[in-house]
Formats: sequence, C-alpha cells, structure tokens
Amino acid sequence: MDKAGTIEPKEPKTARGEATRRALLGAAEKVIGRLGYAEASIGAITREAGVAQGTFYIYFKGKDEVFSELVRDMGRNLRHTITGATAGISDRLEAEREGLRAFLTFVAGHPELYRIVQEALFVDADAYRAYFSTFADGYRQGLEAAALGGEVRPGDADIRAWALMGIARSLGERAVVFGKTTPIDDVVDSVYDLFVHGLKR
Amino acid sequence: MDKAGTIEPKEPKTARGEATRRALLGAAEKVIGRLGYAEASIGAITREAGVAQGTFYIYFKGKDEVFSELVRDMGRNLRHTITGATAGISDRLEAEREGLRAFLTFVAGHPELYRIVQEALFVDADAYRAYFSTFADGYRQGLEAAALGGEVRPGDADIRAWALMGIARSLGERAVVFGKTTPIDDVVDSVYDLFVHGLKR
DNA sequence: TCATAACATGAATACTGATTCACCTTTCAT
DNA sequence: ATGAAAGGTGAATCAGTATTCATGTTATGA
Repeated sequence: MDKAGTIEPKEPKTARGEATRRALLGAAEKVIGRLGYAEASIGAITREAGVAQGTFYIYFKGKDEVFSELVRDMGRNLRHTITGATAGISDRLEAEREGLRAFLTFVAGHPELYRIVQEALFVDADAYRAYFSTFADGYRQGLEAAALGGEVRPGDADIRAWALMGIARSLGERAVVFGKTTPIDDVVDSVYDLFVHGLKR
Repeated sequence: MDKAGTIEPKEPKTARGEATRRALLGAAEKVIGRLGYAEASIGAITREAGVAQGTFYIYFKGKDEVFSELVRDMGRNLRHTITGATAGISDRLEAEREGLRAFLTFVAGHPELYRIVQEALFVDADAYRAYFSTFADGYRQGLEAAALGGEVRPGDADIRAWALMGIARSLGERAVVFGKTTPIDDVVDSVYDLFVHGLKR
C-alpha cells in the first residue's frame, strides 16, 4: 500500500521509452497545433507518432496532460530563445527590440504556438496564466531596472509590461493567424519607433 | 422544391418566439462564458433559459451557430459602445484614450467577452478573424487620417493599429483573466502616456 | 370559434472518441 | 541464457451529449 512516492501511471523513463514519449509529444504538438484540442483525437496523435493508441496512456494520464505539458514546454523554449537573443544587451530599449525580433521569428517558425497557447485558457487555465505571468514578470523587472537607471521615463512598470507583451502578441498573431506578411525587421522597426517616441508628432 | 429564398431551419420570428430566442442567446452567453464552449451543454443552456432542450433547435441549427451569433453580437455591441464614447472627439490621441477607457469599461462589465471571443478562434475562425479585422481596420483608418493631418508622426498605420489593439486586449485580459484590479482610469493614464511619449526618458 | 401555423416539450436515438485491459514483445541485469 | 520489468498492442468498452422526433400547447386571423 504505497502511493505517495510512486509516480503513478506515467513518468516512465528507460531507454527507448524516452524516445516514444518524445515522439508522442512531438506528434501531439503537430496534431493539436493543426486541428485544435477538441478535434485532435488520441488516435490521430498516436498514428502520427507511429504507435498504438494504448501506448499513449503509458506516458500520459490523458489528453489534457499532454496538452499541459506542451504548453509548459513551449513556454520554456520561447523564453530560452528570447533570453539568448537579448543576453548581453545592456540598453533596455534595444533589448526590448531584439526580444521582439526573437519572439516574432520564433513564432513564425512555430505557427502552432498560438493555437496551443491560446487554447490553453480553456483546457488548462493555470498553465495559461503561468505562461503569461512569467512573461509579464520578465518584462516588468526589465522595465523597473531601466526606470531605476533612468533609461526610461517613470511609469507603472506592470501596466507597461502588459502593454508591451500585448503588442508582441498582437503582431505575432497578425502574422500567423491573419497572414499579414510584413517582413519581421520592418515590424520590429515600426514598433521600436513606437516604443521610443510614441505616436505624437 | 424551394430552398433558395427560405430561411431553412431557423430565423423564425413571431411575437414570443423572438423572446425565447433572446432568452436562449442570453443563456448561451452566460453559460458558454462561464464554462467554455466544450463544457457548455445544450442542456445547460436551455435550463438556464428555462425552456426544453428541443426548443433550442427551433432557433439554432446547432451549438456552433449560437456561438457564432454570440461572437458577432458582442462585436457589434462593443463597437457600438466605443463609437459612442469617441464620437465627436477630433483629437486622435484623445480619441484613442477614450476608446481605450470605453473598451476596458465594457470588458469589465462583460468578463465573458474574453472567453467567448478567444475561443472563437477554435470554434469559428472566420468570426474570430472578422472580429479583429474589423477592429484593426477602424484603428488603422483613424491613424491614417491622423498621420495625414499631421497629428501623429508618420509610420506604418497597419502595424500601429495592431500594436494598439494588442495593448487594449492585453490590458483587458490583465484585468479579467488575471484579476489585476488597477483602476481603469489609472491604466488609461499610463497607456496614454505611453502612446504619446513612448518609453524614452 | 375554429383551423392552422408557431411554438414548445423531453424522452429516445446516435454518434463520437477517450480510456481500459488482457495479452504480446523487447530489453537487460544477473 | 533467462526471467522480470518495461514497453507496446488494438479491439472492446463506456460515457457523455448533440440532435431528432412524435406529440402536445398556444395564438391568431378569418
């Protein structure tokens, strides 16, 4: 009668199992990204992964679980990418600009990111909130530091963080969901100008 | 053998029927807003509306149809509200500010707006695109006119439109989904400052 | 006042797809 | 070389609900 320590019905790791799990995760990303959560059947996922349906349940408790894992995964990847792209840039505005560029580039390469993250609000609201809260926190800290250093004018860092995040999201969506193909560098330049100077003539 | 002109299985209008339809639509808004599309059963909607399940199909072809109608409805309402709030304001930046205030106020009063509109991407992508395209067009036209009039500095109006829309969306979500309760007027002031001056000190 | 179109009912049907399970195969430590 | 443990299979359940339908009820125009 154990149960507290054991990992229950999943998390199995040994050699090829790891590979199968990855295959499943990758297949889930592809299928869910294409069809959406509701339409993506376990059958379609396992077919894509090249395994039998039952195999799915060796590694995941259910459909929601892969999904949640996917959301966390993508968040990590994206954060990692952006961190890499902005590491070592001391000027805040410039860091903001490069972060945006990295974000838009990543998104262009992972168009399913939107569907999946956005659908998370309905499938796993906690994962959704965690995803955006984490991003917002990052933005906010950067802005606070910059305000302290006198790089940017004073103002509510949290609101600004959400505003900037909204800009990035919106322009990513403009490209991926609405098919507007303005080159990323042009988008970045426009937004940077907006960041720095605002709208006023 | 007609069919072209007739309205098929719905659109019936006669006295109380109209009322029932409205009740159903209102119930759908409430229930879908609360539970999300997938979890919202027809049973729950008709129960909320106080009618039998079959009644639902007198007025709507299916679950998707109410949903689509809801999305369009909300878009119209919101647009109407914002138009009303900004009518007669000739200064573009000020109009932008009041539009944002109206938007955030509306959203605070209709927290289910987010769930529903956001879920539309999965249930009825066309309605989703129409919703945001319409908004973006409005923003863009306003910005183009302002640029022509020399009120704002030159720049890509479409990109700016999407950026501003993203800011509004993000801050609405910050309140409704993430429960941050900064007073609307404070949010508006912060964002306005950002609009006008940008971040640079 | 009654014929008829609208409107309403809710139990029965139908379908879809997630999850289970009894059994087979591969791996590898000893 | 061998027997657990880990990994894998896929057909058979099973649950949940959208949709249908045969049957009432209400309203109104002639």
